[in-house]
Amino acid sequence: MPVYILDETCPNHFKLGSASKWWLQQSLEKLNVSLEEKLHIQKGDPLALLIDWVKQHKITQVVWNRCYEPWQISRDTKIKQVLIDLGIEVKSFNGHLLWEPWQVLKKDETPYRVFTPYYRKGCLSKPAPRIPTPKPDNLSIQYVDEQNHGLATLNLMPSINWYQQMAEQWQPGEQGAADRLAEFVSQKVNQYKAKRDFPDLEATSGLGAHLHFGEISVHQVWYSAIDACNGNTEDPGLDCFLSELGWREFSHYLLYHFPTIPKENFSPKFSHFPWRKDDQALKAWQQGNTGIPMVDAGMRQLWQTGTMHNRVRMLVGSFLVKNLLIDWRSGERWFWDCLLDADLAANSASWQWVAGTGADAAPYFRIFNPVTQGEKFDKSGDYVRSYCPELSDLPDKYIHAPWDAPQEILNQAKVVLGENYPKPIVDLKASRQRALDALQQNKALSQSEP
DNA sequence: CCTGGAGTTGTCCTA
DNA sequence: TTAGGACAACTCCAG
Repeated sequence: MPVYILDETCPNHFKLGSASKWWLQQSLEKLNVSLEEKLHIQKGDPLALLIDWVKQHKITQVVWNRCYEPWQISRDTKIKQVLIDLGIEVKSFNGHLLWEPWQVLKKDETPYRVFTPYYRKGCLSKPAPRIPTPKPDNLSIQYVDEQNHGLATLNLMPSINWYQQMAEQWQPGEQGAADRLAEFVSQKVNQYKAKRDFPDLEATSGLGAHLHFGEISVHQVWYSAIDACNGNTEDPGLDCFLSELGWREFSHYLLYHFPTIPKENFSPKFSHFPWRKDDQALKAWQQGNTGIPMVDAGMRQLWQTGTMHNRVRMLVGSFLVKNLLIDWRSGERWFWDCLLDADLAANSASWQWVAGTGADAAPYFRIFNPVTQGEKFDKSGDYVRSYCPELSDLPDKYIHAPWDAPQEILNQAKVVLGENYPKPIVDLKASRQRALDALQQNKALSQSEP
């Protein structure tokens, strides 16, 4: 009797974002079909619902794959205990991570805080991850009609159809995940290291959301990639891709061992950092109207497609936190709502990384210059042009810094700064200096504290 | 127990 | 034009 429960006891902060809801709707539709339309879907309190079902249907065994978010761990621990007390056999499995977070520790038994030793020494020296097992030949699925309140009762779909472009680009569900993996390992993994940083290429796996929703396991991804390279883990593309899976793992590891990272700075030095409150600037950033083409292209890609290329995520994050001096948590919340692959562990750890507040984080002086980044990683301007069409007639030379273009060039390209494309909301050089000063000051202050 | 090298993702200035 | 160094501070671990 397969069940899906949308947990209504979930604390508000961790409830699904809008984009995630759309994905989940599609995903559950597909899962239901593959289970002969016998998936029981309900919302409510998982503990109460499970007790109900167990009693009504004389169920003797309950099984699930483990969830690793702190609030889920305490919930599931309690459910497990209550069910055991009722005489039920309960089994939980690892379907989500290559290595259990509690099994990877330093010699002194404390958790790693730096990625490379965590991954190379902590993970890779452990026994290899388990090999995926195929679907059982015979599944006998029980279906109890009156219990199935159905997908519609979850109210996942938004009232406005803003997801059209997402629907064209993504295929949620197990088949979509398998297709994407097959395409990636057969055509892209070898070139991954060379091409993954260019946002106008589709050189990344795009598996984030599929992994997050459990439509494919990280074990399948790990071994398919290795198999596609004939087991040659020296292959630079493969090595680079596996280490990215390592970063996914590290995020979950950090969240497990440091459960406050979704809300609090990992590094206490930042606890009194003077973040600026600037709703106008935050809104301009969210809507892709900062006047900085790479930033705007990224933020518009996020809004329109539910995703953003990794290179651009770093750069828009750096811009919000450093050039605008806005608290990383504002960025984290926006990504949480907009990203189809929104994941508490990855989102928290990555925002703290880019802000410099996190584990093994970017040093404070590393401030991305979105113009330089554009010239390096979007040389042709194709990426900017696809999301900022009002700039498309600008020559490559000025596509990343239209404010530097001579008036004549702007006229020819029909770009009127301040009218059909914004003037930059901050001066890049001055705001960079302001960030360096603020961070310098914070360092001095936090050192003088007891 | 101590020490020294290395550590995802950058930028700017100077020689 | 381009390469190298400065920009911190801390974690991890091999020797």
